Amino acid sequence: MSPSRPGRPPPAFPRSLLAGDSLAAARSLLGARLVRDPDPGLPAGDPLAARRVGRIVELEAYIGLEDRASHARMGPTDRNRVMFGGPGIAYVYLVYGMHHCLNVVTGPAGFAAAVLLRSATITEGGQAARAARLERAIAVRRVDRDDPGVAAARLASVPDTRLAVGPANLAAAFGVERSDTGLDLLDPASRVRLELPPPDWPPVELVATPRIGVAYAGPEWASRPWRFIDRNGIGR
DNA sequence: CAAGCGATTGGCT
DNA sequence: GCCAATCGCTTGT
Repeated sequence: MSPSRPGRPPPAFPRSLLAGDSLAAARSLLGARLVRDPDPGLPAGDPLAARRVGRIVELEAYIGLEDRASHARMGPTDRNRVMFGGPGIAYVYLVYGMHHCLNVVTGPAGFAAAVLLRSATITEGGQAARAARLERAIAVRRVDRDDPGVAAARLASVPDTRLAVGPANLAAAFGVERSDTGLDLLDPASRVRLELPPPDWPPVELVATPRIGVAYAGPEWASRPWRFIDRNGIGR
């Protein structure tokens, strides 16, 4: 997994891969690249002024109105509306009053489905991802920006490859929040976007397990093996 | 309008 | 291993 060089922009992630069957869409996203370009206007010295790239290594599919674990189970609401739209759009929700989680809408327009991105292995821009994690800690844990102390020390000891492990950590590392709902993740002009895996990345080794934290949906839905892990992409 | 709870995380026992 | 943090969404009165 070498950092990409400047030059020809990488091909956009094809919308057709996400527009059909949502389990196939989820599998196609495993091993893909998640990219964030720095916000223009950041001073050159700012740690956030660097590109962040990760390999998606863990995700979960939420499929249809009948999926009792899905946010779409009540039908369209103000929160989940984009899940009913076309594929490739970001759905970001707030959970436990503090954590943002990033989903990719899947399936044809009119069908409510999305993939929750749970973990990525950072391959580029570790320092920027770490700075973004610290920003969330300042907001959520009321860490003092001028004296980040233990929070910064803790983060400093997290290896780059582990900075985006866990859905809320992934969203934090890539600076994604609720207001990013509706963003087209397949548009090469989007600052946060998806790209096909570069040819030099190792192949995905897929493992399927039940989804995490969805016991409320009942055994039938909680036991579906709709969580996918790339055993070959997990960093140490 | 009140109440209950969550597609989580990290700190402490 | 247990539990607090924290607020928006959903449902029920």
